[in-house]
Amino acid sequence: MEIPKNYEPVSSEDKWYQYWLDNGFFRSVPDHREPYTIVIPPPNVTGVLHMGHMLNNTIQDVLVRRARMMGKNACWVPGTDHASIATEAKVVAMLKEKGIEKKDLSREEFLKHAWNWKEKYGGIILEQLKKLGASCDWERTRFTMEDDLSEAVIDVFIDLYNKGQIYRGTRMVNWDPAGMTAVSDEEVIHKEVDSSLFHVRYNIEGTDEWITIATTRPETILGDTAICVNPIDTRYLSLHGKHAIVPIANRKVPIITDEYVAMDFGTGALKVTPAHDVNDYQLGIKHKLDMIDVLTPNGKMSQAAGHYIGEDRFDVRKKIVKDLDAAGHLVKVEPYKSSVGFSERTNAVIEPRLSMQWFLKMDKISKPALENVMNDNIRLVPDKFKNTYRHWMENVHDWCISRQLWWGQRIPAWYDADGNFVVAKSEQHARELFTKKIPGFKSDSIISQDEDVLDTWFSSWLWPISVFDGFKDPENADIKYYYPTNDLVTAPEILFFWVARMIIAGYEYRGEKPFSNVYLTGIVRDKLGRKMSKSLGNSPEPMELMAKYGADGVRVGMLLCSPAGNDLPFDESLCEQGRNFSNKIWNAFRLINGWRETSKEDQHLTERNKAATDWLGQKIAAETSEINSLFSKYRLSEALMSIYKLVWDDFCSWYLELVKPEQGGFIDKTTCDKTIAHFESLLKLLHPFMPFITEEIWHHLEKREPSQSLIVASWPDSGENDTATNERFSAMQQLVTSIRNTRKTSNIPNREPLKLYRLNHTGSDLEGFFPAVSKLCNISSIESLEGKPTNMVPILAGSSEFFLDIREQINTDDEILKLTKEIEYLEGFLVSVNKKLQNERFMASAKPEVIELERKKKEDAEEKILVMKNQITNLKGA
RNA sequence: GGGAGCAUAGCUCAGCUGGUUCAGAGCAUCUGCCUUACAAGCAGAGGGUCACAGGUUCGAAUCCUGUUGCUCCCA
Repeated sequence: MEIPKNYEPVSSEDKWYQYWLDNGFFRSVPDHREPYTIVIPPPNVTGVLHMGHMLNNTIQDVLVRRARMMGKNACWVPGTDHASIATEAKVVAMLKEKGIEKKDLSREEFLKHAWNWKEKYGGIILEQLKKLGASCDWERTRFTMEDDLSEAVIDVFIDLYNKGQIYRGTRMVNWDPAGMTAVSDEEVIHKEVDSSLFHVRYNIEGTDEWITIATTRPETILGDTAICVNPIDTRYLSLHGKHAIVPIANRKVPIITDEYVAMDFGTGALKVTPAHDVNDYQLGIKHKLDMIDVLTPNGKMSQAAGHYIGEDRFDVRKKIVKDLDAAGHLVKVEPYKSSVGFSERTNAVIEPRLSMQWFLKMDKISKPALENVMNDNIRLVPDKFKNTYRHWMENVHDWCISRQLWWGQRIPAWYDADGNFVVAKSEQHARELFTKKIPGFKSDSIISQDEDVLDTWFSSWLWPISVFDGFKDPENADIKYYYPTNDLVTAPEILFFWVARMIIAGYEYRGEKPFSNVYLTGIVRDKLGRKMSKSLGNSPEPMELMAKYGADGVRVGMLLCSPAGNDLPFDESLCEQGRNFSNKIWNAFRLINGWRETSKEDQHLTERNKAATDWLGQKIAAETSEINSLFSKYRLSEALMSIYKLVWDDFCSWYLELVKPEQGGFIDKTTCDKTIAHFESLLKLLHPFMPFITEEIWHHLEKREPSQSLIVASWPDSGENDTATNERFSAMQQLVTSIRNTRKTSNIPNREPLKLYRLNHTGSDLEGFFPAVSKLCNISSIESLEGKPTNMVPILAGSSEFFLDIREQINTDDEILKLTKEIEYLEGFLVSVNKKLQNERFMASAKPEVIELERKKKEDAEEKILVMKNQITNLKGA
């Protein structure tokens, strides 16, 4: 069979993914083995794969595949999130394109559209993950809005309510007066807008004094309930404790003091309108001010405003300015640029608005979640996030869990006509509760369910439990076996939104952490450092990337530069590097593959090959142990780099070049077999990172049964570095490198054979490698010399002396210069070492090992200097 | 405004609790090579006052303080 010169990923990837699926290698059911579990951070059900997912899921797959190879029962649970805000916005936009307005639909009709949308687009992202190679147990796929998971959400809400942890309260939301809905912070677009800063003076009660405030929103004056100044502002000291009269409204409001007020902005006096500004709201709570809501939901002046009732807020702004002016309250008007929020969906100016919301108390329930992260019971990787986490958890705010949306779990609260409410799972149960709660409640009274749904995080915080049906059936085999899970891989931006809350839910409902380690990935950015996003259009299309470089290539590209917690400035060239690496592996395979046919049993194992295979064997074992240690610290990019260098440098550039037979020659069977065995170990180490190409080659190397597939092969044994073997090998490498360098600097082409000599009685430990050196450097003969020749280039390899005959008259001066430089360098080194050794305070305070090391350095340097000085004398004698 | 983090080669990053001349890796660059697995390759080379200024120490990229610049989170 003809094997192509370049690796072709496309066909092989689909083939092996299907093969793994067909053989159930991703499937996990509880058994006697140790479990290794990851729950996927559920992506938005109607989303498509972006680079953040690529990174995140590659990391998870690497961890899962390695765990599987280490003999654990690896279970990666996939699934999707209903993402209420994002999905609802998409559905609304889709309907709008069809000419349908959400407000013209009933809740049921709208949800029908939403489910249709979900059926159509939901799951695309999971199919895309398969292309990436994600080895999820697809039979376990869950969705946060499926029946069982929704039921868990409702039950948890009711439970927490009954425990007194959930309450109703007011909160300031971003209100879209056009869409008549609250929108999240993420859906508000802030723009710089030219506006005016109006300076308005208020009369001080009972005097003819005035206080002047500055505002961009004069229409909200009608809702003012205080004037606030900075307590140390000397201009207003005399007014502390007095009252001012709000113009037009003619209402008396207190003059209060707070450090919040910036003295250098405007006049240093702030009008406080708690119902219409977030900061004023905080002041209002702090100073127990009245809250007057002067706007209706559609942005017109309300009854409470008392004036201009029913008129639009922007018309009123113009009118009130005129009226203020006419009444002598307008001091001046300055042009001003202010940041105004616009609704992403309707482009209406967002109004901060007070509204009734549901909250979860966080003070008590979050305690175990803080403790168990601080004591490393749950490890954050990298641990610098512990600080951030602690800061947040110590200042945790109650969680607003209601959303003015339809797509999501509807809040199980029921209201009667008088605004009384009960929390119940069904209408029938609600009626029972009303009957108990309200004396004289009639069985035919009209009650209605809360219109709002729960925050999506209120369902995803249960994810590690609910995917194993831990609410429905708390004692089932799955939850007992898989929970707590091992690793969670997610982005730091949702450390609080999601991770902290899962930990809270874990302790609340299982009395146990949901996972042991949290690996926080970086954010994928473009070359300019901008976060990759759809709207910026700066993100490459993952599917195209994989088509171009292969899934393995892209995986490698992403991981090479993604230390935990640091941002990843993505560049396509990284994938190119990944693809090139694939090709390198592929060609190593082609080379080895060619040997098998022609290897000769009878040919005897050369000293060279034995030394090489021994060296490589211990090298792989030593690197495996290094890689294991890197994995334990979640340093995946470093682990990958170790394998990269092991394969490319050690295996391909050194080992294969060494054992590679001459053209037309044959390799001995022992070396051939050992090479294949070593190559297989490398494939195992590579597999978590590059699952497709490794499985492909694995099956090319030998006809194997499904059960012998690489995906379920066992992870290589680790071992210690064998110092003697390594030193011998690196002396050989030194010799080869020096010869290559000499050729380069003396301009001697590689095709021209050279003679190498060694000083008698040295270099005997390298004898086994002489054939190798001859081959790698095109050396025609290596002979012993009794004395030192004067017309050759001296080379030091380890402690052995060699001489390279480059035939032409060598330039003695150059050689002397080279040696002199080396000696200078070493003498400088020696000086610094001696300084330390002669320093009494160093000798007194440094650790014994350190001192011993310094002595060793001194000896080594002195020995080398001696050898080189001899060489110079020698050259000079020529 | 409050908090956190970062600053090392052209780029992306290692450098653990100060102690090899410690200043390193990969990529990129440059110079030779179409050497019979791979030009998606081979063999070499150059590149850094470890942001800046002080301090602690026998010894600082590493510890401390300040300055500057960037990023993130919360408000």
